[in-house]
Amino acid sequence: MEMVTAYIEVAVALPVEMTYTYAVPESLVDFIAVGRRVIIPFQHRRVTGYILGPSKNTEAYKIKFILDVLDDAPLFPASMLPFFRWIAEYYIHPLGAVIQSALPSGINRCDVTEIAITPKGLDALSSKAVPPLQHKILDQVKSRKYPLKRLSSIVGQEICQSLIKRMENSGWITKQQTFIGSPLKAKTVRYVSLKRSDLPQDRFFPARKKIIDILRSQDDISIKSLTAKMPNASSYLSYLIRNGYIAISHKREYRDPLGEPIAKDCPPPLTKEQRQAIAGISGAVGKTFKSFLLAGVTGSGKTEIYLALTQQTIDQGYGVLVLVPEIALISQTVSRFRARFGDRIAVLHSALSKGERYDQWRRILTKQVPVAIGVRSAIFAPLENLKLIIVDEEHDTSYKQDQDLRYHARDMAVMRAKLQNAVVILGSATPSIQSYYNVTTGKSALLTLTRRVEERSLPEIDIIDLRQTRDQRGARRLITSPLHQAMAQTLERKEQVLLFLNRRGFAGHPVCAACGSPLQCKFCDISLTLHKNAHAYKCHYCGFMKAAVAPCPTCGSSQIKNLGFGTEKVEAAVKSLFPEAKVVRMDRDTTTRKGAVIKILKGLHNRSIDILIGTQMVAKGHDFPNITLVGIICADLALNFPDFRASEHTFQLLAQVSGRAGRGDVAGRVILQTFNPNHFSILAAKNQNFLSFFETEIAFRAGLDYPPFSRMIQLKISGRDSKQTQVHAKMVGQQCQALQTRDKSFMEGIQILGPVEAPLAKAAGRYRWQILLKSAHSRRLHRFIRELAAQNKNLFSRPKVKIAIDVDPIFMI
DNA sequence: AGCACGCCGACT
DNA sequence: GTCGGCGTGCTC
Repeated sequence: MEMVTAYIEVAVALPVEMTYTYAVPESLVDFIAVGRRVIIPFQHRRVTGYILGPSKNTEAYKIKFILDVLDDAPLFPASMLPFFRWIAEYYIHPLGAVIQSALPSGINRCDVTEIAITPKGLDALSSKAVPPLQHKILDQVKSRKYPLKRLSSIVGQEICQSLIKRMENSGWITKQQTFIGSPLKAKTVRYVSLKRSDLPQDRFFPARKKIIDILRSQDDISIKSLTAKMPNASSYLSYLIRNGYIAISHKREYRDPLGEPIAKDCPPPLTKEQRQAIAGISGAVGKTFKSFLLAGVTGSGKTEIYLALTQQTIDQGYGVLVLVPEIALISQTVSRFRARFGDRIAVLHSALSKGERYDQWRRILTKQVPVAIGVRSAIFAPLENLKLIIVDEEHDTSYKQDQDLRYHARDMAVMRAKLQNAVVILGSATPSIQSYYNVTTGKSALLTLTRRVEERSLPEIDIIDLRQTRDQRGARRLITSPLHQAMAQTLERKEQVLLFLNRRGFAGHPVCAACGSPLQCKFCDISLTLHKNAHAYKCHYCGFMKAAVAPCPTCGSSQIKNLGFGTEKVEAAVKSLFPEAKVVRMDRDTTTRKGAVIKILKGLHNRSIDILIGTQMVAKGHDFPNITLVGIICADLALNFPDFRASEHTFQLLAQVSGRAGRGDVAGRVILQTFNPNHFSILAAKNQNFLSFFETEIAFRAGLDYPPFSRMIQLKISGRDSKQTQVHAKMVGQQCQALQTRDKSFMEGIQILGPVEAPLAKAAGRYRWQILLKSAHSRRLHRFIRELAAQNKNLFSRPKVKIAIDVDPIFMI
């Protein structure tokens, strides 16, 4: 028996609340370190756990030995543990699950149960009458073993334990535990470079000389491009390596969104405003925690400030973390950082494969790079000596994760900065109400950029009242005559037009002309959208599709009237108005194919596109230097959302799209069509006046006790059975009331709203209910939820009806 | 999460 | 009697 040499505290990579104490055998004691993973026996199986530190609880009555240590180095620096602990507390999520979602996915190992057939089982399958479900299972495993969970999904129903046990007892199958998961290999491109320039004198001289000649002309070359130049090159490489003529190195190849390698750039001269902002921030970097809101109109050069501060910070030997919103294509900000810092940055975005992601993670961890840049989940980048965090476009909702661990990367950035004594910069042309409010309370310092670089003027914005505009026949037009005229003028000047409509498809409200019922998704409680190009009705929520010629499911009539409008309809209208123009649509339907976005961006750059029509995808992240006219087809879509942030989102979206106009050396113009020309968020967008928008909106929030004057936690209750879900939601609601009655400290200051059916009552086959908890006191609200969950474990962990706890919810429908 | 246990109604 | 479905509890 091995000697116990230490006790460690381990968080398990499973949704379990507790952490556990394990003993370390002598053979593994040298490998113990915070942040390394261990394989532990946990009940009936082996799972992955994370070492948190020495255990203080060595009196536990039953302590097992760890089985193995997985990593030769920690996967995160010990300095990140307080951050993980805070996340677990704040978002009410088990610590092990928090660490699991922080680390690159797909690296853990564990036991899974697999089912294998026996000779007796094979015999039964061919000769005996076997009950249908058991027959299905036997038939599936007759040639190979299957994980139990996968069998359930193959046969299309839950396979219960007792059935498996019975089949085991009959001697037909055996159950076995298989240890799965294997270490990820870092994925890199192999390069060769010259080490010696003399030539080997032997009979393969010509071939080897040719390789050396190629290498003489450049620093290094990837093996892929070398074999492109010389197809048989690889067969000569090993000799040259062995004898020290050439060397192999592993490199990542950086490409920009247009598919070309990025050229290195140099810092440009800065404007006075930029220099002032940098001076305001740089004094704090490396010294204290401080939060800044950098509010700068579009084109005012925020990125240049980020770059300069990043340079200063890494020059002092500190790490920098940059967050960018999730967009269709990796953003311009990332390209700029790559251009400035080359391979001194690690990039973490959604298009990376698991291996590539792990590779980037290792580069940060091993301190090969001082800068990490990426989307939401990059907030977990394992930078040890982190002193500067930048959140670009901080208002963007893609920073909020809406499943599993429902975190907000911007809020976590502030907390991570606080815990590490770092500086955090939240940058935006249209700050969130929350962030600007923090400025007014002194939590955050404000820096503003009011001028665009090179004194470019802001676009002029005209509002067209859609209630007043009808054509001669009295019909409403998607493109009103002022917009039509402006488009014609712009095209005449050989400039480009951008049309924005935040809804894809052709028509979003198909209605049966015979019986009047709307065409709805089978799985969700929303209208289908007609997509003419795809000849189908699509559900924008779950992806369900049905043929565009289908009859009304209610009365069978084939008279479907396609009301509503989307980008496809705009495209059709534009093509009939401007048959000569080259029109391209950019939305999720046209950009799913790999390289499609690149093609569109290229078309815009080389001016082979005259008119671009797009959804919010065109509103953010890309510079379109030759677009001088932006047409907003209908500004009201986001306004009608049943969400208290509808005005905020509308203002941000409109201001962002308008900012796309005239970023080159030509002034821009925006035509904004709306049914609500007097709505304050539309007027504020027209005047590009964030402050006036903020003043109006913050008064409204204060009046109704909405954030930032209160905190919210939403319980999202969902299940496949309508009645069951409703009953469950009602029970949770009763328990909320009961807890409030029982504990007087909850009587005041906590509002319980609901349970109510969610505005989107059914989605992807699940019925949805919600309870909204609101309070001015964050601590008390958290304590309430924690007690509610602790006292009602049965309600919170049931397989049929799920409850998700969403702290600071953003998506509330 | 994944599994065992123990309670209930339904059936050969 | 016992099969099979479901709620409950536990994991160092």
